[in-house]
Amino acid sequence: MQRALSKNLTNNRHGGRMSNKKEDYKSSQLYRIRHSTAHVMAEAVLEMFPDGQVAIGPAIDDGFYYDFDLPRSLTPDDLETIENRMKELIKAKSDFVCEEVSAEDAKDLFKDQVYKLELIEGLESGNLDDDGNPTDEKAPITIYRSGKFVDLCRGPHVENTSQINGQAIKLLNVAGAYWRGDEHRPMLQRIYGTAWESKDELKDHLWKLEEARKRDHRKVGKELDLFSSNDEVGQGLILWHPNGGMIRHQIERYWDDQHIANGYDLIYTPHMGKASLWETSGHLGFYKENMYSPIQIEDQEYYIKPMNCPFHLHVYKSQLRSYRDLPLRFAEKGTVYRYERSGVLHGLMRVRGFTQDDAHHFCRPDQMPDEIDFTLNFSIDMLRAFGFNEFQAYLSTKPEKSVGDEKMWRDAEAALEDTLIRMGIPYEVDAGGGAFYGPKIDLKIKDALGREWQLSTIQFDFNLPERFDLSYIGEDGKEHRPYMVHRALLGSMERFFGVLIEHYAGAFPVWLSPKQVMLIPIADRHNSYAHEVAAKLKKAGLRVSVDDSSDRMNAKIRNAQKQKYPYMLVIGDREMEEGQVALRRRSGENPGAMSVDAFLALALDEIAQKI
RNA sequence: GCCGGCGUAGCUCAAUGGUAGAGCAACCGCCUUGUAAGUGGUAGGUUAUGGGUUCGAUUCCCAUCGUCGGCUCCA
Repeated sequence: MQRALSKNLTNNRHGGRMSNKKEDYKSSQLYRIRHSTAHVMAEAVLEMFPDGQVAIGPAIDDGFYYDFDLPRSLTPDDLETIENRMKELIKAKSDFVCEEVSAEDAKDLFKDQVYKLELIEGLESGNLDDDGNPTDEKAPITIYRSGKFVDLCRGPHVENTSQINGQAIKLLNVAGAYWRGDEHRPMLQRIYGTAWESKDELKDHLWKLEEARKRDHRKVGKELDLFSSNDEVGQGLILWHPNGGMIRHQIERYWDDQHIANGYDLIYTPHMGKASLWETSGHLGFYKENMYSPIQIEDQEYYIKPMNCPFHLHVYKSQLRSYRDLPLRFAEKGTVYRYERSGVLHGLMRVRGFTQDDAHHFCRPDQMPDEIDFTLNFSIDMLRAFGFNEFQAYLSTKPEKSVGDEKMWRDAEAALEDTLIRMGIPYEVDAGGGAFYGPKIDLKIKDALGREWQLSTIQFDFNLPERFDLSYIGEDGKEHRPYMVHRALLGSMERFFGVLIEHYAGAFPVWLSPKQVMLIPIADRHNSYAHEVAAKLKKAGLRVSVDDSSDRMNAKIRNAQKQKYPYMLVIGDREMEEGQVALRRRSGENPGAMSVDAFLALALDEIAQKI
């Protein structure tokens, strides 16, 4: 089995349960439409700026873009003008005509287009394709003509612009993008657009964008008072407010319980360590650009930690380990700090200080397949508990430059793939995409809007056990090197929180809700009974508030709804007389009056079920 | 870091060379309410920060900080 799998990996043959959505998409009509729309856009842009330089313009997920070098910056008004012109060009019903040309002819045709000339040279020398990506095959040079526009392009395209629905395209935004993604090369202007087969699909897509905007964790985070960042504190450093803090506490409590129940030991390690530690680990060699400047303490340099691993390795090394002790699993919610360039910071999703839900497993080679199985299962179980049920895995294999012997890599890759197949998780192989120290699986979840987020990562490490000279005493009484797996399940508390916020649009399941119950007395005379009920519910462990303001009931309900309280309990004369509460749910559902005990039982049950 | 946009009251936004305004929130009243906004009043601003142009700058220019859309990178 393992040999077969290894062969699979070597040949990069994507069979079995491996997904090939990308290939399907690339051969679809929609892909052609988008790619062709990009050409139409380029034609419209060149009409506006006859001296403009065009770079590349591929179809991407949900749309397309095209990069231009233009004499001035584009404005939103320009986008509207361009879009309108595109619609006219589409109506002209131009054919897309493909021609194969010699390199000389191509160079002559694009003699004023410096980026195209560079691409042609890449094609000519046979190591770059027409998007400038490395390739092994020397592809023929093809051009596509449509209207007055000619582009160096491999295609495929629609046959005629009439196959593009002018009612189903929209230009979205302009952004800067480096030529070939290289920051040392010119900055171009990229126009993003979207294109669909029908007007309705466009509408759906725009609705989805709008919905994503509405549930943006930065917006919801402000509305629900979950977190903030602050000028004076610094970029990319998150302040967790009481509401966010309560959610994090619930997440961490569950996380701790699950880890303890599943054979982990919880450990705690410091926020910094001496320079020599990071030299031993190699971080000062290959990770220094992400680390902050050292702190001088009594003639010694210390670094704030960007990772937890070196500390965990020292916990392992703190005593002699027997093969009987393994596997060992050390877990820590470890807070790390990494330098990120200011332009990449983004809400909770990309920050400079964050807490990884980290762990390191140490095991014997023979335990490795089981250990991977366990880890992936545990990871999926954990994510399911938070309401994520769709997963996509990415398996990254041995890159050219790597440490560790061939057999270790083969075994590890096979174990990873084997587990993915056994668990029926769709996956893609990123051949050669692993870190130099070991292969890995990255798990992405799909959220309520179908967007993918990378959370879990399970990585082999053949490097650190070597560098720290880890060993255990085997059955044979000799020293052996353990395998080490580094894993994070939620990824980081910050990013996971951001994903959770967007997944639930702030309407967290009851067990996570920072506020669970709002009591709504209708008039002042109901206030004291409301406080009595609140005290009882609090005693049972619920997170309860009473709105005893002078607002009317309608306003109280509105406020509680906006704050996403899962339960609102209205209390008036009838309830007070009967010792009841009238339940209204966040969903708008209105089960009505019930005894306090009945409500309590209902709430505790839903909390236990994590719904 | 780079390209482009933005930064006005706690929040959402007006005002555009002539010394800043609304709604919500807050606070003080009145109302005592039955499933998403009852009502009157009060207070709240060195218009991100620092420089420049100008008789005069929130408005124009420069720099810094922050932020947004991307590039690159990643938990």
